[in-house]
Amino acid sequence: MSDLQRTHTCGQLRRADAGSEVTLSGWVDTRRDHGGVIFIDLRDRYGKTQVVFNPEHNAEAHKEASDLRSEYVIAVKGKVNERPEDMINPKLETGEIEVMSDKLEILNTSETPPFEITADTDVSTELRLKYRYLDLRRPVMQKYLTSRHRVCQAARKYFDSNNFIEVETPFLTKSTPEGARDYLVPSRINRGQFYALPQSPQLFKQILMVSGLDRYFQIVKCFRDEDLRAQRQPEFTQIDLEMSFVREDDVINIIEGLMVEVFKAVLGKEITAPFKRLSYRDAMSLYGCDAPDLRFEMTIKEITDIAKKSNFKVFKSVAESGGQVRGINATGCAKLSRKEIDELTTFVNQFGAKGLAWFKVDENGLTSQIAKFFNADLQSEIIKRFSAVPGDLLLFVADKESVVSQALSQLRINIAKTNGFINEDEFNLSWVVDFPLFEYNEEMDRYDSLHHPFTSPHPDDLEFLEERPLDVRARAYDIVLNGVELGGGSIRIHRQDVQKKIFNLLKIDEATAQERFGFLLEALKYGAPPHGGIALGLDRMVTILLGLDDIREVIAFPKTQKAACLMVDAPSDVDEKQLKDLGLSLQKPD
RNA sequence: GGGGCCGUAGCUCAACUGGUUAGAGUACCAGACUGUCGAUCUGGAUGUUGCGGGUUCGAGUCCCGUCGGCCUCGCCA
Repeated sequence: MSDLQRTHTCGQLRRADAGSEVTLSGWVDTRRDHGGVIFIDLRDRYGKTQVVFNPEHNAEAHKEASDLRSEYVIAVKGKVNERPEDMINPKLETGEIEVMSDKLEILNTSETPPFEITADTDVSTELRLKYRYLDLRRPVMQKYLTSRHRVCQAARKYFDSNNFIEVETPFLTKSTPEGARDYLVPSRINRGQFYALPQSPQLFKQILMVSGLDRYFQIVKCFRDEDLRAQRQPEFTQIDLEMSFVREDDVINIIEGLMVEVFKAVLGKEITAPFKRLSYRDAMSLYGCDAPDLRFEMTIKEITDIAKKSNFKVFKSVAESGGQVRGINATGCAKLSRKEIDELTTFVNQFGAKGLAWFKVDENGLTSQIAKFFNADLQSEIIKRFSAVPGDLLLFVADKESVVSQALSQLRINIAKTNGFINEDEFNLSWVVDFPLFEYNEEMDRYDSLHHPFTSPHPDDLEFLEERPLDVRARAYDIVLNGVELGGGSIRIHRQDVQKKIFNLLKIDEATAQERFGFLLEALKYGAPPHGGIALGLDRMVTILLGLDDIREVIAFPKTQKAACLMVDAPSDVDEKQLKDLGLSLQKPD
């Protein structure tokens, strides 16, 4: 047991504490040994405080302090000294004082860490994840985790004050093969059978509405066995909620209120609701995607009509065979070199675009290798459509709609980022609404749910559900923050007959529906109230609030791109006995 | 499953077209120094160039394979 018990944290002491006797505990951040006097910056979660060991003040403590090294854990007792004016360190919150040590206790030593805890030099992800406990010791990481905590606390407080109750739903649950790939967990008691980890608590929260819980929320882990990205981890956290007797606007209002509280709690920022709403159709046509970044304009415009009248074969043939020609005005980008435009072409290639056509705008009109295929009238029509002025660069993709949209959407962001069109301090929240209920799956020759099969169709569109399914709107909504889908939800189907109709259209037969969702269909028979909800990606939210672009920064123990945890070395082999208990055997690798 | 980038001292990086004993900063160790706060000064130690193979008189550099990290397309209802 230590004799010294801390009385204050390392971020606490101020000028007013001068003269008092204190004990601090923490990690040795830096050591400055002047031969005579030794300075130690002592660090804990709350800050740093300078501790002084002076041989004239206390010879024994000074002698012991010469053994101190980085990351030693110590307790120090001493008197708080007010620093003379010229020795104040304005970089430290505690910079007006220091602790003159009378007694030092080394609670633990430390090997030299594999990277410097205090340094802001970049360390490889690999090393950071292997020694995550050291990485998390860095103040910046503690700030990130604290912000995440603030979001969760703000959410819990807000939901509680709005009559929501937090209910836990199971992690060991049933596999639902549609959607993302499931993480499976073998059952020992029921050999040969498997649980699945939930991709989301979707069906449970609907069931809770049938139970009459009225308003549910949960901050909950979800699991999807898909390939990783900077914005995607195999286990991630959702702020999940569901409400009874509501329409779209009720859910939207609740979330807008939540976001106001979250911004206040984490950034001290007042944001204004309601947020802008955009239809799916407009989002796709103006921005080429359903989660547009609205911090800058550069909207997409269509020139398929002009392309038809031109002599440019590539455009003409695409336009005449049902494809489209659309483009953006990269304002002020006519200065781009041929090489830079070539790089943009390579960039759109990866989204399936076969090429990138361009015009530079100058005082005389359009300049480009393909300008000769467009007569003066067509050229001025193009200039007019894009409100182009000399110095602008017009970029076009001709292909089928999905390719054009994706390529231009990505190109738009790429150009905005590289040319500084984005105000990085801005937070732009918006809703995308009026999603189609279905999309056509060419491969399988059937319709698939865009959202999920429990999404309610728009009541006005029910009459042509069977004749024109692609025109049916869903009562779904996505919330978008700075071009990232923060979350999505919908009003659900609460009537069994409608649910059956939807399964029919999705070509999910009666037996399959019963086997997979029988419990929900059954529940809908017993007085299910109208209900709807939404789920928000917590990790993404915190990442964006902090101005970061890697979701791993706000997750304490994230996985690498190969879905491994380098710290604990998971996944790993298991004992033969464990497999035997489960009735499993491994296939020999090919 | 496809495409791309990367792996050199504890860490971050350098090493021209293949060419002598693989360097720098920082961290680390030792000594000096009583007011620093990125302390300073002097000195020192530190390498399976991820791993395996190949080409070559000679490989950190070229080729093949493999492992690992990152980005991305597909995938992610």
